[in-house]
Amino acid sequence: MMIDGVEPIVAALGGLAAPAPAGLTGKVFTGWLAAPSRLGEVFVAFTGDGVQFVRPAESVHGDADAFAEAYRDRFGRPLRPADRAPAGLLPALRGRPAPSLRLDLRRLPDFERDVLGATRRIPAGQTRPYGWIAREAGRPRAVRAVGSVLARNPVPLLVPCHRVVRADGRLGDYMFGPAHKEELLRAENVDLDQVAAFAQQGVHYLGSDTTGVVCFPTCHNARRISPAHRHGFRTIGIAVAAGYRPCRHCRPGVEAASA
DNA sequence: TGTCTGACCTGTC
DNA sequence: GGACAGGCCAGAC
Repeated sequence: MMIDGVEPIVAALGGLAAPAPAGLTGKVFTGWLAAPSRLGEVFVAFTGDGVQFVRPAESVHGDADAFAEAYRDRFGRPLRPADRAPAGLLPALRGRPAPSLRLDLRRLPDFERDVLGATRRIPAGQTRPYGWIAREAGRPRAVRAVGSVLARNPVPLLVPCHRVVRADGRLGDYMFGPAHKEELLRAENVDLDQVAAFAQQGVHYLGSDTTGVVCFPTCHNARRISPAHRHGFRTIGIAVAAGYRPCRHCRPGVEAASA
């Protein structure tokens, strides 16, 4: 399939008196392909430096031209079909570990890159609040701005913005709808019912009286706390005042985490 | 440059 | 405990 607007460029390149320098077409075009994912088929655009743009086919009504237009609006480059997927893309889209996958986020403002970088560090099966992302991005008060960045996440699934939830225990919104967010989290074995039950009781952190460590409820360390030794806290400050130390894995709270 | 817009948070009632 | 308003911040226009 050829994307609208590509033919004139291809024709112009073909009309060059001399062969195009090696790598030129790679500088002019961005490759794209369709691939299976946890959200169904997705369209993926990528440069030699990594993946730049991902959108579910459903979100552009299965129309590759609409995907190319959305990409061009944002990145100012045309697309051409690619022969093969970048390393790590296919397992990453299926939610599997893919350390070889590279993302090309160079064109994004620093703040967006920092937000997406922090989001990418949330392990599968766990969630973090927007405020945690803001802190990790170095702007602890930019909580609303974090939401704005995630709403424009160019690489959903690869940067797992579905793992960012509201501080009050609710899931919050998602660029493709809250139902997809819930579906993705349940597929990662996040116990949303238990998290909701804790939130209902005003519990947003869990501590262990045997280790003296307090975590986010979805942290893998929190899941290992037996009910007999588990204590719930509304704020990290209350937990610290009670003698608990923030988990070094999930880092709940910047003041205590840096102590 | 100023205004507006949010996938939010928190205090107050 | 639920609703609401005000605050906050970065990006878009």
